[in-house]
Amino acid sequence: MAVTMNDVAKAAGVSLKTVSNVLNDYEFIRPATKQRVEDAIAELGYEANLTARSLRSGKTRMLGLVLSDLSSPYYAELASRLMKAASRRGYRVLVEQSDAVADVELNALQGPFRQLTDGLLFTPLMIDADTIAARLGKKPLVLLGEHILDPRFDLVTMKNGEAAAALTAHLLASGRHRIAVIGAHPEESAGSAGLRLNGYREALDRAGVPFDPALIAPCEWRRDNGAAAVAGLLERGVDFDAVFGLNDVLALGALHELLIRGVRVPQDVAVAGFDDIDEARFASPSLTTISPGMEEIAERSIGLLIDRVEGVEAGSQGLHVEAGFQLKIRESAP
Amino acid sequence: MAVTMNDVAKAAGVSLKTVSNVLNDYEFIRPATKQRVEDAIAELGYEANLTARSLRSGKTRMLGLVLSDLSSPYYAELASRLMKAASRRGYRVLVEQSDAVADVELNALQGPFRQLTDGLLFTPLMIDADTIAARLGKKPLVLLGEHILDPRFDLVTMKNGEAAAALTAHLLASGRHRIAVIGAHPEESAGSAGLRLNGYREALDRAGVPFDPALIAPCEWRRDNGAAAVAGLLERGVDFDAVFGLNDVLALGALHELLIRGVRVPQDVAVAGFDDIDEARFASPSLTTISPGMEEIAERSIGLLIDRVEGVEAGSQGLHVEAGFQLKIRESAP
DNA sequence: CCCAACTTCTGCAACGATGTATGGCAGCAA
DNA sequence: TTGCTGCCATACATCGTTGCAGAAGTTGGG
Repeated sequence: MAVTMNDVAKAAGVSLKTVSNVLNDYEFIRPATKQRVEDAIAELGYEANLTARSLRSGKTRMLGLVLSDLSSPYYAELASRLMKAASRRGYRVLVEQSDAVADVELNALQGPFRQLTDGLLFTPLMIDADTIAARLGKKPLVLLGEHILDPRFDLVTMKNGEAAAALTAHLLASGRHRIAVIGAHPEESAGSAGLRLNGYREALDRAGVPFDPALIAPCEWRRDNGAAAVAGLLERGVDFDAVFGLNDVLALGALHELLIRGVRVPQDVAVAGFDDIDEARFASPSLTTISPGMEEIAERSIGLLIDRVEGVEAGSQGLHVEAGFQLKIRESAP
Repeated sequence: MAVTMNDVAKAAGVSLKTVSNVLNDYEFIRPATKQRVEDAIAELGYEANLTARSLRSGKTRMLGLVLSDLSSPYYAELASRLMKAASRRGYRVLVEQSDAVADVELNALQGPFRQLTDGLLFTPLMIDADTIAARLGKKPLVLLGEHILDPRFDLVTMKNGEAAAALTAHLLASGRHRIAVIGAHPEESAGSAGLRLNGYREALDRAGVPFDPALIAPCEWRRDNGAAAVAGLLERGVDFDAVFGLNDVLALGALHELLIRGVRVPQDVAVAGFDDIDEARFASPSLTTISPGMEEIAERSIGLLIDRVEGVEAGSQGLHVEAGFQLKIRESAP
């Protein structure tokens, strides 16, 4: 059996509650008593039982993180940073992979997962604001990286549209006018794909370049999809001189397929992505992309969520944070 | 306040304990009673309080996963698979990033992290078997992917040495005799680096090729280290016709640096890695590497750990599982 | 018809911590 | 002395669940 407060209390010759008071920095304790208790704790190697503390206090000091797939580089890096940021403030992060399945997203909002956490960082892909509001309990929720701009919810996100427009403008400025977009998500009720596609269209409009639906390839956001999408465009004989992958792995998949087929990058076709994952810098050719300020997103979202959990910022509702972005011009689209 | 068992009991007109019995599939309950309780549960939307259950039962149904860095592609993919495997058996996985810091590894073995989990999947990098044995509590522990072959501990790993030898043999057979190795860890007390390096040396010995220490570049396992290591070799004028990155990201970093400097791959220098991360297949040129049977590792390690936690396999001690591997020959080292 | 054996259900205590209420004791003013 | 205030420590109840022991109710054999 583990050492309990009771054992410490006996060893120190005080009551159970006095031990609790020492641990919780209660004001009125005689220094001598405090010392005796602390000695007993050290001697017995006592460690507070977190489960019992949770039951009594209703807090777990864990935060939930709901995302589609931890194995995707962007989310892996984000999760890693979020965990480190949480750790600095004394919290842990419990991850739930939704696989972009609506049921799993719903369960994360109300099921046992919710119970285990004091607050939630949530990347909704398949469910919308009203659904979230309907299922949401009383615990704090911060939406992450997506486009649900709803006054009911806190949101930490990146400038998806603006950044996509900047990237598209860069491609246009370099003389590309037939820019294929890979990774559109026409089905999705909430997500970055739509915002980035909007940014693309805005940049086209501003430049007076007509929008051609034939250039838009819908697919999931994995490397093989990117490769398949480019293969499809080439086989359908679609004419394009640039590829905008709505995230980096798509762009890298596309890049690979182009090179295999003897299409020169960037000479024949320029390629650009979005996310600036570590891999982008080391691809050959290195990938032009958008760096979305992930460090800022991680810090701000964890900070905001913990503030909510601890009752700071209780007043303000639906705080919206947009991290800055940077256009990283590299070899694939100079 | 949330709905408790007491509320359900009152609604169903039975005692608290009967509700508990229904939830725990106690044998002797009249079907009618069971039905009433289940109806009440459904009507009130009762959900068991996991914290209270944990306090009472001493189990959390969470497993701990200790690894150096979740943002590295190999670990991200592994963590994702482990979580899915655990989820299928009704467990969650809580991740702790050690950053390869000995203190963090120690704390994971005995600190609060341990309390939150029923068992541990542990990737020791800085601490050895005796240290683990000394600090280990009573909860099950399965070592993961490393070389601590100790009868005291369960271990699920890959054939590091054998696979590295097979890869080296392949490079030798293709006519490369000056094979640089990137990512050696001379400081590390436990880890894959040493085993893979051993495999490399064995293959050299078998082929009668002399071992040249000048070809061994020690560094951490990130892309930029791989690039820097190759740059170092080139600048020191070391003569080599192949690069074996002890993992894929090192090899990809090296590949990038070589291409930038105008070294042709594979014509001038062949490049090979280890892990077969998704990215390897889509690199340009695609990366020759070792596929370590990650699915098998994930399934076996979670399965073994949960069996230990639930008291199955209680007899056998120090079970050692080695997953099979495959040599993936691609463009970078045909 | 009674006792044994089984089935079905219940009450109490416990897991290990914290909040509330309160009991002493010292010091000080009246 | 009495009464008050401020400091320090304690007892008890409580969070929501499950283990243990046992109390009813039911069945069946003799």
